[in-house]
Amino acid sequence: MARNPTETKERLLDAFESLLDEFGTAGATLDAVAAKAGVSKGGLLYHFGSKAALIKGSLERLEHLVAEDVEAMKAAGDRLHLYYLETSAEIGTPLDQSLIAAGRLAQEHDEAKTALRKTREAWFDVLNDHLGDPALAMTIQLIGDGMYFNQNFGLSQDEALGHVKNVLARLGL
Amino acid sequence: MARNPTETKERLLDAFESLLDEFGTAGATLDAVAAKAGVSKGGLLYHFGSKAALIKGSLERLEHLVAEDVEAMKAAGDRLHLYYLETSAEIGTPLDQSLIAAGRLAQEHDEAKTALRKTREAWFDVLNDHLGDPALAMTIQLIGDGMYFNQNFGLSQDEALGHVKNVLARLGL
DNA sequence: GTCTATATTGCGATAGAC
DNA sequence: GTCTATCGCAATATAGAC
Repeated sequence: MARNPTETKERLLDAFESLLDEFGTAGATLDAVAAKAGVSKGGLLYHFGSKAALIKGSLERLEHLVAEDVEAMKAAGDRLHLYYLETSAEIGTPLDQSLIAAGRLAQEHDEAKTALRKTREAWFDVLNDHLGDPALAMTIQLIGDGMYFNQNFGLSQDEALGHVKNVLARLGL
Repeated sequence: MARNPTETKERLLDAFESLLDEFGTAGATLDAVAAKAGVSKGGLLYHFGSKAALIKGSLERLEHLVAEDVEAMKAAGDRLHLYYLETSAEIGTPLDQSLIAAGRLAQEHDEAKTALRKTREAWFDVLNDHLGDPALAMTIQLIGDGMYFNQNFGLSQDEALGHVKNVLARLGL
């Protein structure tokens, strides 16, 4: 198993975030993270010297994933806002997992709140540039936030996207 | 100070929820709740025999507040959907505090997830009855969820409501 | 780079005095 | 109805072997 150090660090971050998603901050203990990643607690603490370092690592990875997502949005051209909403409802992608993990952490850690705020600002800027209409951009972002929120609590999202697209069509979108 | 038992229980629930809102689940320890409510840990455990009982008490109180809010929505008549959005952005009310507390708890406790789901269903039913348009009702609810989500992470909500009302006006609302 | 102890702290909960 | 004292346990983190 994995002697590559950066590969082990990624595995530890994956384990941390997936425990955060499933059990919340109380479930993401160092013991549980190490076990899930298949290393000992000592092994974990070699790569991340403290729990704070683990949190920092997760938030930094989120920042990279968001930057990539912003590029993907821009590549969607005319469908940019639709791409945004479709991916807001998505579950199981690396970005989604990091984002939910950050949401869990945000209830206790200001760095996570800040990371979430920066993420939202980046998305708003792209939406607003594309639509040229701040009211519409903010409304669409709030709808995306709403879908993220519901998914966060395990609520079904199947009908939501269709309903939203229906309403957007009435607005000429 | 307060010899009335139900008054003390209310004060304990207030303390629990406000600690949950400010510091998350990790900050809402029995010690901290008791100190904030001005009683000893033993005193707290007389009223709520366990942490689970404290959680249950908070979720039951939420249920009552939501039932009251649904009545207030109905009383708003034509402005029902606007009333819903205005109160979604509100902070500091008892309902708001209970709702955020439930959001914190939901990351770790399924009872809280269930309570949140029931709350959303109640609101959707009222919105849908009023608008007679499920797509619109769900979209408006998602916008409300989005505002709740942002407020949850301390993000400014000042412009949001104005932008949303602007877009709703374009839809004849 | 990964492991097994172990020190230390703080949590939820119980027992029993007042 | 409220208190103090204390037990048992789990969490973060350190020390040092391999």
